[in-house]
Amino acid sequence: MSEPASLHSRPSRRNEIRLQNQTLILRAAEKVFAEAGYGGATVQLIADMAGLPKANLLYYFASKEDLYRRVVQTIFEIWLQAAAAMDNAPGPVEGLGAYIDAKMEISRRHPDGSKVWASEVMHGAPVIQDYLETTLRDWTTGRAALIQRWIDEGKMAPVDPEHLLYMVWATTQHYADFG
Amino acid sequence: MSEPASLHSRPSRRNEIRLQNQTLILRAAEKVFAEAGYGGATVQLIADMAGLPKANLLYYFASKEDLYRRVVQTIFEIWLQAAAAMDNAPGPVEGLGAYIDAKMEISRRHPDGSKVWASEVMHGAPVIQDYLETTLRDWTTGRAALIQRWIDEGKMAPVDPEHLLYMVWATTQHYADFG
DNA sequence: TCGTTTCCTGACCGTATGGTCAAGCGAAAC
DNA sequence: GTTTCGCTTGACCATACGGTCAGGAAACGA
Repeated sequence: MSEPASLHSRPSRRNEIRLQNQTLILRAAEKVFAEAGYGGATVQLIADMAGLPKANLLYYFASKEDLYRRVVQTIFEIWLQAAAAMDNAPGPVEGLGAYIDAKMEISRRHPDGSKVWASEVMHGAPVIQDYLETTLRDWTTGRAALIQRWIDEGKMAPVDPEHLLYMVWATTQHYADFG
Repeated sequence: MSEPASLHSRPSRRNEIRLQNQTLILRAAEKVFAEAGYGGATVQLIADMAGLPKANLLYYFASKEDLYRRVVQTIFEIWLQAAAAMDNAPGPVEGLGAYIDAKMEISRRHPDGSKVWASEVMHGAPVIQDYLETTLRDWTTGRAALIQRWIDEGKMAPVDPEHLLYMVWATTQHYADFG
């Protein structure tokens, strides 16, 4: 208990270095996982890309899988945040427009993370199944209901809401992945 | 030159076994590559799935990469064949409809191959770059021209043909990959 | 039947992998 | 100044990997 009164993380040199290295590693990991997939990526490769010795990565992250989980989780949270863009929109044009814009923006700013996420989902989400089956499902059904409301109010053409969401997701995702 | 007169492959037990094992291996490889990616797949895993000893795989296929290349090439040829469904159609409804049907049919019949193909393309097609930059590009520009013609003839709404193709591709592919 | 060709496979090899560890280092707390 | 404590890393380890090989078994043509 040698903490000073404040509970906030002091930027005390130590924590600073810690945070700096962690993000450096995560960024490198994101890139390597995106390019090589989970199986193809090696800790050594990530270490080289980060410019650190391998043992140092494993000081900050317990294992390759741990590192991967963090990468996926991070991009998922970013995506979920931006997905809120669809809420509070008066109609489909603004709502879907905002959503698509947000999604494209993520793809542009985090192309590697986007790729990793797509790969993860494509392979049945072995690492983050729980997220998929709860958070993501809730989000989808909620948004589908919103679209259905817009249709009922005559604000847009009557289409299957889930299919529409699916198409938007697929197309934006592809723009991210395949450039 | 102890061949009999016929140049046809004789179904002489030998060839029969050869072919049978090759397709057995290819099917297993397709599945494993789809599930684990190229890096994550191991020759041992494929062998187990095929119910053959590892050394036997490497008797038929020179290397893991060779095996992978065959899998990708096979699905690509199937896809290219079905893509011809769009030709010779009088208008967009029949043409695009046939193309989508064909693509969905492939996804249904070859879900694993479809996944492998998507992964391959997503990662910049390291194995089949030449195909992508020639055959596939030709196909795309050709079909885009066809769609443009339909638009000029007033048979469909004026949209960017490449974008339309892209959207169709993305959506059908996603239906294949993510169920 | 015999010789030849193809198929099959257990044992093996060099290498690369994920992960550990102990010893060293430097900034901060006392 | 000394102790403390988190950071750093080269060396190391067990395992798993892709691939080879020698030699036996099976199918074939004569």
